[in-house]
Amino acid sequence: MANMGDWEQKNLVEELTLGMELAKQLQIHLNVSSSPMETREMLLQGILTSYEKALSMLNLGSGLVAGELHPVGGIPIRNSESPPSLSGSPRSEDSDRDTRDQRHIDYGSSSRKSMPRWTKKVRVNPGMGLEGPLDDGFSWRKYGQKAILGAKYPRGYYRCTHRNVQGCLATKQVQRSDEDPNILEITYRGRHTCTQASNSLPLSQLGSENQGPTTNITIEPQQNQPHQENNPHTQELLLNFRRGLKVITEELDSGGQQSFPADTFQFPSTSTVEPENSSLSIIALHGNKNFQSSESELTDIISAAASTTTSPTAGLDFPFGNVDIDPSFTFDNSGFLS
DNA sequence: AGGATTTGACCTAG
DNA sequence: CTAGGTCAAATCCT
Repeated sequence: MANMGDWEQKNLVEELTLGMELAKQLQIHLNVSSSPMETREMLLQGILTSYEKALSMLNLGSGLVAGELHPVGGIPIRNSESPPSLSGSPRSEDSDRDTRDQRHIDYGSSSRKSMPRWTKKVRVNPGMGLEGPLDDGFSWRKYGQKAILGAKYPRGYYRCTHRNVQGCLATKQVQRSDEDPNILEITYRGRHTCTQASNSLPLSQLGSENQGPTTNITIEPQQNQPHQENNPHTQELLLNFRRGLKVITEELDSGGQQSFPADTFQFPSTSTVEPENSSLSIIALHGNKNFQSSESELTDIISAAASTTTSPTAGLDFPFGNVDIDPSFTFDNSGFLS
């Protein structure tokens, strides 16, 4: 759910809107005795079709979630991962000092890539020591590094430490941005299936404010990546929620009604789909601290927490090591609901 | 000693 | 054929 693309969410909204329109028309026709039965049936059919499509979208978008939640033995719930997608892909430019990392989900169909894949940009602060590993809650083991054509910096290849033991196939690629060396492009591929996935999230970062340098994360939906069944991003969200986050949603602009305590919040929730003018407020409880943030913030928080664990900076010649969550990040609904 | 990283060779998709 | 991705032996680190 969390990761449908914006466009996907848009489609969903459109589909639902269409269904509503058709329902209205049907209502009108029902009040008009002279209205032909066929028309009514057509409208009804249209409504059903619309809902089917909408549900289909939700399922695809959240299917992953359902799977992730599988409590069975330890399925990883969050993932984090990976370097910039293909070498040349133009990365968005907001990589400026301001923030942000971008996440980009790519569910390309190509073979190696049958696996869900998404990219995020993480800004690291220079001057903070090399030690601070980017911690995304997972243990990564570097298995290769390669110079990429046209890129100034080499790309590091990491795989889940538990690959052998638990068969976790998650991998990630970390590459420093050409334009801004302070930005790391992390591409995650595959999702974690290791048990660690559900335990290692550095939630501490969430609750505590300002712990040093900041990392800005921007999620960048990849074009044409309709649904992903195993969206790592979703895993992150789920994991975080599992770790005690409380979520309260409320419709701000539209006369809010859907607010519910986190306790009852269900991840694969489809009810969170909201119109663009609405937003979610999320309260994360960590120890005694709680903070409130917008929906988008949650996403960022989560994604931020998903940075790298085992200092990926090694081997990449990073003059810095600490990455922090930028307290001022924001992110859009698409990442959350979809 | 055992695990992680480095790095050149090898594999493979495009 | 090339560039990206992975393997695995050598090396490093704890």
